[in-house]
Amino acid sequence: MSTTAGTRTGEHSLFGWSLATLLREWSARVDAAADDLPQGTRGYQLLTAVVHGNLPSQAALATSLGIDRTVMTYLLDAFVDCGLVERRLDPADRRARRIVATDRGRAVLAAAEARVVAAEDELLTGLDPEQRALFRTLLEQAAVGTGPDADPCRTVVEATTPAPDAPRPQRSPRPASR
Amino acid sequence: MSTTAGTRTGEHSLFGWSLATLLREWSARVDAAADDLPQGTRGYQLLTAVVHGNLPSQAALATSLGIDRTVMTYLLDAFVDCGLVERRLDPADRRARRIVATDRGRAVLAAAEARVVAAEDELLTGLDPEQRALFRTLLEQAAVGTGPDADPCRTVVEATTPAPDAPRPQRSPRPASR
DNA sequence: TAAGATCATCTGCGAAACAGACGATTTGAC
DNA sequence: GTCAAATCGTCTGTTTCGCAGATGATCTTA
Repeated sequence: MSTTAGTRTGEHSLFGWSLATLLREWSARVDAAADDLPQGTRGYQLLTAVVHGNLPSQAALATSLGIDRTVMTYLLDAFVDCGLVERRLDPADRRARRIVATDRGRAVLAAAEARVVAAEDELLTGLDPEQRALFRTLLEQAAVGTGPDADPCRTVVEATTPAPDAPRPQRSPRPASR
Repeated sequence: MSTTAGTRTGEHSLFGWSLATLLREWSARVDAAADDLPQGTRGYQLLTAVVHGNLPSQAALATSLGIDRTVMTYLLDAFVDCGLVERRLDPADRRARRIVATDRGRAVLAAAEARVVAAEDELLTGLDPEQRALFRTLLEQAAVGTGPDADPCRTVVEATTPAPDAPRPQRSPRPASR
C-alpha cells in the first residue's frame, strides 16, 4: 500500500482523481470541524455563501453551490430552525427571499472558519507553505474561471470535442444577468 | 461574474468552494466526454483506476476511489456486462478478485482519455498554459499527500470516521412546516 | 485445528435527489 | 391596461442510491 493509488504508470491524467480525493478529504475534515452546523460540510458551505457571497436569492445561492432549489428549501429550513439565518422578503422582488445570517450565525461561522482554515492547512501537508499559497491562488483562479458565473461567451465543450448532438445536455449555467 | 459568487468580502477561504466548483464542472464535462461508459464520471474514474492503478482487489479499488465496497460490486457488474473488464480469481488469495481490463476496455478508455484530457485543458481556461501545468503538479502532490495511501502516522481525521459516538447531533433535515 | 479477520456479495431500509405541479409575483408583448 | 410567459420558492411523489448488517468463502494466527 505504500505506493499504490496515485503514482503509477507514466503520464495519464491524475487530475480527476486528485481533485476528488482532495475534496473528499477536505469534506471529511470540515465535517469534523463544523459539526455544530446542520448538514456538515454542506452546511458550512451554505453559511459561507450566505455571509460572504452576497447572493440575492435562494436560487442564486443554489446555483452558486451547485445544488437544487428544492434542496435549498429544506436546507435553509434547518438553518432557520437553528437561528443561524433569516429569510427576509426582498422589497424589490416579492417573489424572492433574501437570506441573511443572524448575529449568531455569523459568530458560529467565524468560529467554524477558524477551525476550517486550520484543517485546510493541515490538509495541504504535502505542500510547503509557499506552494500552498500558490496552489490556493491557482485553484481559486481556475474555479472562478469555470464557475457558475463564468463568461457565457466562452463556450465550452463543443470547440474541441466531437460532441455528437448533445453539447451541453445538463446544467445550463444561467447566472442572473447583470 | 464580476460581483457574484466567489469574489467578495476580503480574505475568507474560498478553498472549499473552489474545489467543489471545479470538481463539479470537471464531472459534468467528463460525463459528456465519456458517455460511452457506464456510470458516467464515476465509470471513467473506475476504469482509469483499473487500467492505471495497479490495485490488487476490489476493496483496494474502492478505497482508492472513495466508494463503498458494496457499491463497487454492482459498479463492476455493469462493466463486466459491457465487456470492459473481467473479474479473475487472484491465485494468491482466492477470496479476492483481480480486476483487469479487457482489450476493448483499454481501447475505450484510451479514446475517452483523449477527450477528457482535452476537456480538462479547456476547463482550466482561467489559467494560462504555464500555470496549468503548475497547478496540475501541485494538485497531484497535495492529493497524494492526503489520499487513502497517505502516511498513516501523520493522519488526523481518520479517527473520526469510524467513531460510533462521534458528535453528530443534528441530523434530520426537517421538512419543517411554516 | 479452532478462532478471528478479510474479501466479495446480497438484502433491506432509510435518506437524498430529481421531476413536476402549484400559488404568488414579475416581466414582456400587444 | 391586459394577458401570456417566465421566475421564485414551496410542496408532493417517485425513484435512485448509499450504507449497515448478515452470509459464505477463504486466509491468518495461535
